[in-house]
Amino acid sequence: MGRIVDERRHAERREAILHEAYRQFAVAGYDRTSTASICRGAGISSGTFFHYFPAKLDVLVGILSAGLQQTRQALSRIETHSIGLPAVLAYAGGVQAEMSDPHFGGFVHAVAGVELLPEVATVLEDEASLIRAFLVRHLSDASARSEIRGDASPVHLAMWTQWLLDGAAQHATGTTSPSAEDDVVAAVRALLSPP
Amino acid sequence: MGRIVDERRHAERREAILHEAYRQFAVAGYDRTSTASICRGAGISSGTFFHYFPAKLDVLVGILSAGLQQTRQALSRIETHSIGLPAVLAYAGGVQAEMSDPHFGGFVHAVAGVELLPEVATVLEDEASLIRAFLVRHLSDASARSEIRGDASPVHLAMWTQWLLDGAAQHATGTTSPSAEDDVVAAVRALLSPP
DNA sequence: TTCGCTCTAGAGCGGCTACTCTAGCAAAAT
DNA sequence: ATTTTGCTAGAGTAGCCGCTCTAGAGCGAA
Repeated sequence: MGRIVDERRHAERREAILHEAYRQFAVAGYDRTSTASICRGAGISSGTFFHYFPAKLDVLVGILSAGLQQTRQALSRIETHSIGLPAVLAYAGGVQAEMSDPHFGGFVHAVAGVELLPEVATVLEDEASLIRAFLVRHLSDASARSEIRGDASPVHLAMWTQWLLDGAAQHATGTTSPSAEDDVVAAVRALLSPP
Repeated sequence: MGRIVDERRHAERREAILHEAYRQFAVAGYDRTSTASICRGAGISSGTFFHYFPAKLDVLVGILSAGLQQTRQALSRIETHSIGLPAVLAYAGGVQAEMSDPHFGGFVHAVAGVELLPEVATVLEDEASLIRAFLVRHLSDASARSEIRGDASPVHLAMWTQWLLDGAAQHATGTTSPSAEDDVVAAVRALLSPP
């Protein structure tokens, strides 16, 4: 009996669907993107689409889960060579780098529109709390060694940093102007720098 | 000939539809809210709904236009008694106050999901540039009198402030904890305070 | 009253959507 | 060679959606 025919091909197809869906969600939003349109863009039939994903929502969840895993890796990679303020700024730099993707801003908006669906909310909360823990950990460290302002608690500063980064992500346009390359990092530094 | 039968009643009905739509958009998002559901919630028929608004999208635009006008009034009211940093912080306080509305955060998400529809984008850009101009004006003033940090241009600081406020708005939950009352103001103050 | 108009209700409709079903093909296992 | 199974295509379907249409009630003007 023919079990898993070609694992490589399977993974590639799956990823192709995810990628095309990402693009279209970013351009038109989740609800306004039809499964038929994703199929057209990916050059497959609806039969194939629903063979790889049981429902449209699972495609979005798949994209977000991949993003979560990527974030996890990025944070642990940062922690192998940085702690305290440099670690926080390194993460901010990573967000800034993501923003140069021309579809990033659109996708952020698309996700915001369906953030209250439980399956979406779960993944996003996981990612948010992961980042939050990272920030609190390193801001506490930074505070202890007086790298940052001491007139606000690390928990507050972590929250404010997340606000700033989320707001910046929402405004991402994908235009990589040379001076804007470190705007986000500069903003975070300004927010955290001691008075 | 019977022209406008009852202007009061007309305005009240219209506002009732807007209010119910605002509530439902905040809870379920724009695309996932049906006109039938709005009608049910407002206690009217679809005939009435489409008598007051030519299309569903016009309800959203109506809500956003009302918000734009409200923002305009708020900003000019602030400018009658404040300039410079106090004016900026007064605006931040206004945003913080808005966030106590239990539906505010949900509505922000709902709008983000359809921000790329041209009619929506127009209103939002109008509001964003209005706020931007206000911030640049008063941050320039504040910078001149050394109320704020001088290591970043007023234009940059205005952008960062908008990022911060937008990010905060996105995280609004409607819970009015006493200590969170001035968190947004504190964050803006931290961002702008001289190093 | 009798027009003329606004406002309201609600049945109805065309169109689109997510998803299903069936049939066939390719290839691995027997 | 035959069977089994993964994979793919694409027609088909039930249901929902935004919106229209019609009929009439309410009200002001002549």
